[in-house]
Amino acid sequence: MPKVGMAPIRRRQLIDAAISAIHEYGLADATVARIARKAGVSAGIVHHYFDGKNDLLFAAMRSLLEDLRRQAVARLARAHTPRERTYAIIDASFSCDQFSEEVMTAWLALYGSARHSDRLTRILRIYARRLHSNLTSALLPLLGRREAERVAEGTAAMIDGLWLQYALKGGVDPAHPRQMTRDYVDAQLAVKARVEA
Amino acid sequence: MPKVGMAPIRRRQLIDAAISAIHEYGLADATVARIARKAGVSAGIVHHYFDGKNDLLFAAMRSLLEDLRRQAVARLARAHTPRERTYAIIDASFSCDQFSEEVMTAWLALYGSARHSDRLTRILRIYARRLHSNLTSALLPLLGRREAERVAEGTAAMIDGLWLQYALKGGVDPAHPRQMTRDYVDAQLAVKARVEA
Amino acid sequence: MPKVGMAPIRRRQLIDAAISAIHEYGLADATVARIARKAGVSAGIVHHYFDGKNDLLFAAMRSLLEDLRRQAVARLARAHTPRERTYAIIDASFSCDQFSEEVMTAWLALYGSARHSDRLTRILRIYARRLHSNLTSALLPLLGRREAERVAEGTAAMIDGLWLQYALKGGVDPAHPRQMTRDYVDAQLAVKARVEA
Amino acid sequence: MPKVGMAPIRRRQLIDAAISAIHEYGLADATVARIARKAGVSAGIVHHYFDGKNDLLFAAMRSLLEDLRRQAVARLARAHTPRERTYAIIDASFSCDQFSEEVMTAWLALYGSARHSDRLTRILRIYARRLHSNLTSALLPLLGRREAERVAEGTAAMIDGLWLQYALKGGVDPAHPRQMTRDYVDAQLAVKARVEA
DNA sequence: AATGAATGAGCCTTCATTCAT
DNA sequence: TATGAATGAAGGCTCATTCAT
Repeated sequence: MPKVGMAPIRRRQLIDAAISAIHEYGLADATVARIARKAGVSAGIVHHYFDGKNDLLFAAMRSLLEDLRRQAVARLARAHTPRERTYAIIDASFSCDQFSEEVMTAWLALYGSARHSDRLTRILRIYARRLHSNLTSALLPLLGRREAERVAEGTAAMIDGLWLQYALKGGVDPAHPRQMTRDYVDAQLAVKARVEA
Repeated sequence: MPKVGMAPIRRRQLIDAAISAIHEYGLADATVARIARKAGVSAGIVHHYFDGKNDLLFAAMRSLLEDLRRQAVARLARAHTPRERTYAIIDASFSCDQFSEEVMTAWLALYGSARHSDRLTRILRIYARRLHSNLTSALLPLLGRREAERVAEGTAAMIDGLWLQYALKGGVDPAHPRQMTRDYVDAQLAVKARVEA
Repeated sequence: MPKVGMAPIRRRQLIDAAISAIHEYGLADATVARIARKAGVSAGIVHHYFDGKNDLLFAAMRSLLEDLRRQAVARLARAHTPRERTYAIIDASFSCDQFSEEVMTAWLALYGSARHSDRLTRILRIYARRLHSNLTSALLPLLGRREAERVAEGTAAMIDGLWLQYALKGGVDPAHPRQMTRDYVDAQLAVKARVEA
Repeated sequence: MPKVGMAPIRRRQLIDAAISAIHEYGLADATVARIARKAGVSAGIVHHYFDGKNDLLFAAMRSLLEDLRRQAVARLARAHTPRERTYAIIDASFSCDQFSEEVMTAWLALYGSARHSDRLTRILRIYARRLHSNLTSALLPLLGRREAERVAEGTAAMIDGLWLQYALKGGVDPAHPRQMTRDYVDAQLAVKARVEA
């Protein structure tokens, strides 16, 4: 049976299995055989749906980015004031999804490999640009462009730095880093307000 | 009697070569053969001075931590006021040494592998604890313990986040992230001063 | 569907090749590459069908035991009197199969390695127990249990000792050691008969 | 200090260490480094006193043969009747020295390797010839040459077979196999006596 | 005489990829 | 579409041997 339309399903299965394997064995030991076993398929099938192992891993990494994007989009849709929009972006980065063990491990692996893969570098470039641009957009109604960009940069650093700390320590309640980042934004805005006053 | 005292020299050679190989080929492709070639020795020698490849890589990672510690110690020795001490710690993290391509790549590789190696996890744990404790100590004369810890956590996040951003973008002037972090500390201290005023 | 049922065929091929390689190069130099070449397959395939080189060698040794068992079973099936049964066991040990160069070399290698491998020790334990128990069973109709066990022990020693001598000297007609062992049994039975007379 | 006359001492040290290493690690894993460590010397020294590892191992094997020869000579010197001489040879093979764990392991290793080393084959050839000739000489006063040789062959087989069984089972009281072999000789001589009567 | 640093060859094993079925 | 048998390359590691000291 030709089973039309299996492609997207299989690809998704394999991507999920890849992320799971990266979490369980580490990127270096996430072999095709292990990924395939996790997906419940044979090892050879990877080459039907991807151009080899690297391509699958790349797709998995890209899906991390996409998941994060969806989080941000969904939360931004429910935000109305500039501050809410800023919070929405912060909260997306500290959502439960982003703090799942598997996702954290995969992101860390991505950081660790990016410098030797143009494709992975590009993913992180897009992530950084998008985060910065989202934050700047959200802050622009409250601050001048220069200030907005500066605060956006600081906020992004805060997000990444706190995420990194918590990713390395293991599963912790994401409420704390989220609040820390909000405080940072609030402080920056407060300073600005005072300056303008 | 054969050449005496070669051990520390060879170990240092091999560690440097390992960091260099990680930079050039990536952690996954930093093979013993390549590391040895960079060190100008044969592949077999690695097992005279280290308990295998993993042990060498671990030693290399540990040397990253040690280099950073030395930076901090040296700069703290020249700092006198609390604020200077805080700046010293920040500056250590953004020193030229820490922004060399090889060092950044190796740290990133460390982040990427830590979750699957207890020994590497411990290195990062020590790094995080030390940074936090150094910052807290420096800030304590200016803030209450709670506040000092909070600001230390934020500052550490700022350092890691900015470092991460710049490490992934490639070589950039470290003056900017250093100033960003100083600004963060200044803002936090300013708020505090105002509250107390 | 891929080739089905290859497993037993390949395993047998590899076991035969292993025994052949042990004969040609010695156990110490029976490398995976050489065994694979003899089997006409690639070196990597060994790990599809065995848990590594040691497992293959162990399987080869076990097959020696199994071949000997089959010889004994076949000959016992055609034997009817107690003496014939005793002869059958002796003859199995001195059958042409057991005196092939390859088999002798492999058994010798087994003797030489057994003391450092529990699994190999067990093989030889089984061999010894089986030989002794077969001989005892065959002799029991003719002798009391004690005598039967004593004669069985002597016969087994005779078999092993003669086999060893001839295995080390190289290919010789097995008729002679066979007859020597039969003579031993006959003598023991004759003594017994006289005692009872 | 030139330390004249160290050669025989060092050679003996190394030979003993080799036998001990064979016992502890097995012939395949008796590396030069391990042997040297057991001898309390450096690894390189082996090549001062032997033509490499193989030569040392060969010397160790030869020393086994020599030890056995000394046992036989000593016991024969105290034997006076033909039967006593025959017993002496048997007893030498089952002396405590020959049943030490280290010696048994080394002999087994010798059996296992002989087929791929002419030098080792020669050692075993000498052993077999010497045993056979000693036994024949001892028996000649009691039997015709043909009979003497036949009984010598049987006795040698008995010795080797029983030794093998006990070497593989682990340390057992050597009194039993010794008695078994004596019984064999006694039976053979008794038969002969009766025939002649 | 003796050391142990250093080499280089070789081995076992793993693994991504291919391919016949 | 899917399997898993099979390959071949490569890597980590061991080890006998050499050699400067």
